[in-house]
Amino acid sequence: MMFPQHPTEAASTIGPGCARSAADAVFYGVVNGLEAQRFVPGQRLVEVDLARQFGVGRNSVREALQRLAADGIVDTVRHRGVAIKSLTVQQTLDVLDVAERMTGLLARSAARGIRSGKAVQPIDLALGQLHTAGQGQDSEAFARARRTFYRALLEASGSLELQRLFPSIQMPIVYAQHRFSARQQLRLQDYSAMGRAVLDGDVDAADAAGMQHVRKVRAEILRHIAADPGDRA
Amino acid sequence: MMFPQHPTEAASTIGPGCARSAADAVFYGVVNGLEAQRFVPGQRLVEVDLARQFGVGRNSVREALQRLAADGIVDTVRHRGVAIKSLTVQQTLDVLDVAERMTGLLARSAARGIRSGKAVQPIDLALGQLHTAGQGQDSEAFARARRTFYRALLEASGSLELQRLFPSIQMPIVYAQHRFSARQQLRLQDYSAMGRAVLDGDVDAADAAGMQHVRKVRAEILRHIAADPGDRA
DNA sequence: TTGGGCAAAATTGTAGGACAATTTTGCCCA
DNA sequence: TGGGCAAAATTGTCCTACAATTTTGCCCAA
Repeated sequence: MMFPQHPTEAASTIGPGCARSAADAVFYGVVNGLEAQRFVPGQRLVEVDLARQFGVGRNSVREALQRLAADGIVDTVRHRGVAIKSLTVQQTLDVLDVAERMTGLLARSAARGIRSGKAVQPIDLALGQLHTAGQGQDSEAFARARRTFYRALLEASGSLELQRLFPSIQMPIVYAQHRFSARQQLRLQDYSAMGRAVLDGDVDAADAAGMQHVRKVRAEILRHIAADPGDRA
Repeated sequence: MMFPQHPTEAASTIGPGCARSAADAVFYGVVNGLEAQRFVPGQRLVEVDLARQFGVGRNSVREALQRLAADGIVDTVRHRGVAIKSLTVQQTLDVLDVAERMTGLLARSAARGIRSGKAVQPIDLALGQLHTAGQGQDSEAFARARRTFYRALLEASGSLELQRLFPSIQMPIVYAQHRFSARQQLRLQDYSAMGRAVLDGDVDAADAAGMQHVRKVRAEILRHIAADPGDRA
């Protein structure tokens, strides 16, 4: 017979632990390394180095790099290899335009999912984690909680297309480039608002809260750029 | 020593016509083959077959398959290989939800691009092609014109993020699965409306037209499904 | 000193062999 | 008919080899 469905694994932010292929090891290694600042935007990735570093063959490295390129994590130039993507200001704004709509859709879909009886608990849990982490100053923990929150929303939405596309929005690059120490409190409010609307099953409010959040992030980044007019085109 | 092998496959209509890597040949070969119905949803792809078919090594085939998987064109199951993705009705609706917002954003961004002096000509040209193709019954030509139209919009938008993400929405799969002979006239109207709004630089109208178009496609597909309650979960 | 230019080194692109792990197939038998 | 098992097919992975291309480093002349 043909093909049974397979649970599409929610891409970028899956942690270690699962039975991973060699290419997966490299893929997630780079993604996580990006978040942990072991890799920074613009950094060049050399195939044999990665192969040695992750203890896999060059084949597997190349497969991973293709996926990273398809996900927009790295840029590829023929015969020149790949480098962690670096965004210009304009590109960053373009990313945020996409993120705004998609986050709205995500929140709406999650709220719709809740109404049709999806699990409430993961979202509740994630909100709790966000609150806890938001009090302290551990931005690592906050980032982790944020990821958990989005994963819970994606799960509640039940939309495989969102689960596939949302992680491939280049927000990780945006965050890697603009590491404003910033305003966890402020973002926490946004997430709370989103979470509440979702848990209430209020699709319109959730949608609005999702978009509103991204708009605030955009404003924050613009301030950040204005304050440090340093760099990119 | 090794003679250059030419792919048995005809030139693709998409993508870079020049300097394609071996992996590109397979990637675009599958994408175009999907549109031309040489591949159909659910069909299994065997690595060595593809390698022979396109005259490339298995390495390159695997690289291409990773990209296809990242783009959601194929499903992968470990040790069982790869098959052209097949969507359930629910998944199709999820795809359309995403497509609705993204198409709106695309049209809005293109209109904004026009206002800031982007090239008008490609869009004008594409609209002309659509009109010509819309008169006849050659659905192949119409599909080609549609692609040209979207490519023109993407170019006008100037958003690299849209250029990256928009093609990875699974609309090709949706169209491959629901080949309603359908209503070119009707879609032509939608595209005309979108095109006009974009060329006028009317961002709100363009946005609305884009979303409206996808909503119509959704309605059409739902009718299609209702008429033929044949299949998928 | 500086710049040009060229050879060497490094790196990517690609093919193909080998073999383990796993799934699929096909056949035999109760 | 159904179960079970061995063979075949297929994927996952590493390796080597070499061509194509870019990068590096050095030498020499202005």
